[in-house]
Amino acid sequence: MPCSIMPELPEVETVVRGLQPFLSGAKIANVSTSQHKLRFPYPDDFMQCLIGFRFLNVGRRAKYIVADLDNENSLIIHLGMSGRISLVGNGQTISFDDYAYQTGAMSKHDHVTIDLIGTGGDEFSLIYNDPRRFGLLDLARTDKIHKSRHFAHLGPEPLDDEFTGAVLQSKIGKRVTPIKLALLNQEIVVGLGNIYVCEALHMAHIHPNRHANSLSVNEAALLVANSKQILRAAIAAGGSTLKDFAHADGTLGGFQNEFLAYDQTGKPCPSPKCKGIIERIIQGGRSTFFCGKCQK
DNA sequence: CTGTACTCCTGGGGGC
DNA sequence: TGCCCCCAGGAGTACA
Repeated sequence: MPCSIMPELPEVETVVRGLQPFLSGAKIANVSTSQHKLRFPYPDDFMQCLIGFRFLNVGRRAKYIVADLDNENSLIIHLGMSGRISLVGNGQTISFDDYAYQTGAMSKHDHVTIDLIGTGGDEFSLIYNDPRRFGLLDLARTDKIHKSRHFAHLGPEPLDDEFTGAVLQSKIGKRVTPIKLALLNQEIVVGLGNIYVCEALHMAHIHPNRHANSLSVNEAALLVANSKQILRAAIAAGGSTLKDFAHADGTLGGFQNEFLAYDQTGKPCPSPKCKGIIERIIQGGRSTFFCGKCQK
């Protein structure tokens, strides 16, 4: 399947919302893993902490999926660059929140299978698939998860009301690194990835190469407001975008057609009245897309 | 402490 | 058709 989700905050949030009704209350009957290592080794007691217990609820922190269990542990899942989660029952993929990308057939990059019994007695499996294996599954004590090795250093959630321009500026401090790289740094703010950083900077008309600490109070506030706006729009569109991924021909969903700058090299800048052209540069070894005319 | 370069992987696409 | 090279959502680590 040529389709892909882009696991930044909106995509993870969409997966979480889709999993929630299926996983809540479901009992884990069995767990199996492939021979391949993911980014992080499974904990020694991975199986013992999962099998026989029930999921309580599913949530999100940064780009991590957090599924709380009824044994005071939480299952932590990160999709990395290419991780996918599917639910399969009776050999058929269950379309959860319209997110379905393949049939129930096993594929070679399936790494973790969690067999479940739903509250209605129905049997199904959660399958973690990840070709590049940059993702991870781990466990943490639910009440100490914010201090766990994965979460301890994380910055504020971008959609929290407490995340303001002033907070962004205080997290940036004296850093002179390009604002693009500062926004990708999960210690400053979580959830933003390469796509939404490009989109937010374009919307705020801020040049990606600006020193992070050079933003004015107003610019920081605008950047925060626009980040929230693009993330909320992407979450709202997430379902319909992902829905299209179920198409057998692999047609991509609609959201990438709405990108202002990301992957739009050579195209006219979509800003009103702007006659600029979207350019591509490399920052921190990764592509940045922007308009040099309206992003200052 | 900051900033950067590199690393882990597979697969798709373009050029020749 | 088949190489070969470049590129791709993330983020930890090492090093100047």
